[in-house]
Amino acid sequence: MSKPTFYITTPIYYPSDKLHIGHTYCTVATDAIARYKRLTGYDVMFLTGTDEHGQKIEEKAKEAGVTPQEFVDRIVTGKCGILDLWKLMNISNDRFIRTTDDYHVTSIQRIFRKMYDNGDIYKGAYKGKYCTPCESFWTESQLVDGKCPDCGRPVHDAEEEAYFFRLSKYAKPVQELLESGEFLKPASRVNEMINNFIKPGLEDLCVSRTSFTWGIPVDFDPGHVVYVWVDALFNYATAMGYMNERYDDYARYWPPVNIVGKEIVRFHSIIWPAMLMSVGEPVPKQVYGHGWLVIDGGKMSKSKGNVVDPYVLAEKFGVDALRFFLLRTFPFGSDGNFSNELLINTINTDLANSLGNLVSRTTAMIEKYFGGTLIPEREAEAMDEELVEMIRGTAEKYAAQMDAFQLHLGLEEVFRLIQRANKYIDETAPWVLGRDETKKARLATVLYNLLEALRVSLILLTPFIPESCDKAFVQIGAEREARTWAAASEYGVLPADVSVRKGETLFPRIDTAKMLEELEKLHQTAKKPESKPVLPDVTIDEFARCDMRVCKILRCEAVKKSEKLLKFALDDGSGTERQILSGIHKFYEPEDLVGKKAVAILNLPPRKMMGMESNGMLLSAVKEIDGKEVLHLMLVDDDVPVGSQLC
RNA sequence: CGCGGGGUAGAGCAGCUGGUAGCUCGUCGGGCUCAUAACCCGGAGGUCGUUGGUUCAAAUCCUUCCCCCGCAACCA
Repeated sequence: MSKPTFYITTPIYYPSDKLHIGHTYCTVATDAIARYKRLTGYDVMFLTGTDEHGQKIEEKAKEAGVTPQEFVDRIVTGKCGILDLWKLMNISNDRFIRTTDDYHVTSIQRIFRKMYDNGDIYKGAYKGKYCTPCESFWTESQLVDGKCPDCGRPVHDAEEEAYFFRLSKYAKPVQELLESGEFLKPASRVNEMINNFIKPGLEDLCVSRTSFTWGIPVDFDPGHVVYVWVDALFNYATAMGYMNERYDDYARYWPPVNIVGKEIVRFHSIIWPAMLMSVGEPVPKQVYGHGWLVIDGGKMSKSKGNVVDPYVLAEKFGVDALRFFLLRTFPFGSDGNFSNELLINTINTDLANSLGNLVSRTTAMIEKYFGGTLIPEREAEAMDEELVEMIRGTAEKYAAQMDAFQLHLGLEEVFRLIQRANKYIDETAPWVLGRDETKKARLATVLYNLLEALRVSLILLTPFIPESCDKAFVQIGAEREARTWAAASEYGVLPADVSVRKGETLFPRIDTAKMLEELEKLHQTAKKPESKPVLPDVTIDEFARCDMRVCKILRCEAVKKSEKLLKFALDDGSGTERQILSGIHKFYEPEDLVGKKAVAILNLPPRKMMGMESNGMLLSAVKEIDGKEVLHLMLVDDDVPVGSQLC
């Protein structure tokens, strides 16, 4: 008899930088689901990987002075790279795909070809502006007031050939799919997609580029590379052997459940099913958009200097503790507010005080009163019933939550049982029974019930904290057959004369104040101020081309509906007022600047911002301090005459 | 009026297919001593952002306004 199959994926991550705790969260969650499915008897395929092509990687590699392949290799397979991180986090993926893998490249070319042949990809004109010297194509929105954003030189209308995917053709079936309610979860994301993207009308999607080369070439049209969403999305299929000979698991596992971050829900819920429809393959069973970990209510980002490094946390707290925290604390579908304090708190409350301590006190009593091995005599009482009931019933409730990917609620069920067991100790007061030789059978019953509660809890916790559960199983004397899914809803699985072995403390309690201090110290040292390298030389002539002059600020006001822009009216000495827009509202209030003298570069090409023209740029001194950008407008003394030129 | 999420005890959150509010931490008091200064019980503390409405009944549905956060735009 063959097992039912279950195919689950994480997004493939973009290796332009080291991964942070947010990526870890997503992967750990997917891992827990995969492990849960294996536990409950599925033949599971769990895929993760990396999306390695694209312009950004190309640029980053150039900056680092290496080839794009060398660049991604370092981040993916290098020390403390992505593979290392998943190994550290005990991720049980069955396969790892890199979009630079040969078989993937070949498959994508075939898929592209297939959609071309069936008419869903067509060669069209990518209308835009072309800058001949830069050999660059720009869209209308990228232009700097009609000029090339790179060099500022004029561009001309041009049409470049590019390939388009007939996304518009699939608007209706995709909408129906979304509205079916089963495809995209959580449901709240469905409206977002329909309102934002479907209703305004789906345009055909440009799926090739000629502006960079780090990608999969369109094999029948040299010069074009396949754009990321064809390349990346189909990884889920190519990794199973779709359109290639490398693997032969497609028929067995397709379609998948795609776990994705909310930022890429759009691509996975609209473009992805449309392309699958085009090639005539089944769409995913489900796309699940999880939330983000945020910090102090704000997004985690490099520029805020609040990126959390999973390596540090795993080292400080242990892999299982970190995994547990991530999945226990936050509802999977919505954003969660990460903090070290919350992390420590969760570990102490649930893992140390509730679970770890329960293992500890139970095994300690069995050793103390029975020398480690229970006697087989029993004496049940009515007060045992509630606990026994929970031992039998928790797995079912847990499964209901887990099947809906409500991991935190699944865990809640487990901890209800653990709490009940702790309370049961109070109610039965085994230490009192221990003093009475005639109560040995009763005492053995109480302790056995505790072991059974623990055994069931540990089975259910295995997907989350596998290593710790293995250790704990040994301590409570649960052999392999007592750890199965079937045994998770049964009472009385452990042998009547079970032996325990008290072991090391599973989850040591953490001293919150001390640990927070240590983490803060680590953070400080990691935040070494990096000074920017001096830019390459310019000639004096090039410098002289910049016409910078002292201007007096006549008027200044905030631009409506913009949080950053200020609109300045300046006297530049020419007699005509000059209008400049500057994004410095975060640092200055308009009334503080009126009457001051500032420096502006005047001969930048005019640029429109928020519908208004800016003729030049005010100069500021900018530096990153403690991860925050600090900006000072270049103000000059009042006795410097207006119109003075900088040289 | 660009799109979306959110405003619930001191903090962090759950509840939101309607029936006088729950959880973790903190705090106060009690119990216990098997255990990782843990465990168990109890108390204090909330007019569930604001306005109006639907209903026998609203944190939960509709409406007004205010505030916060993302995205988008923009930030040269």
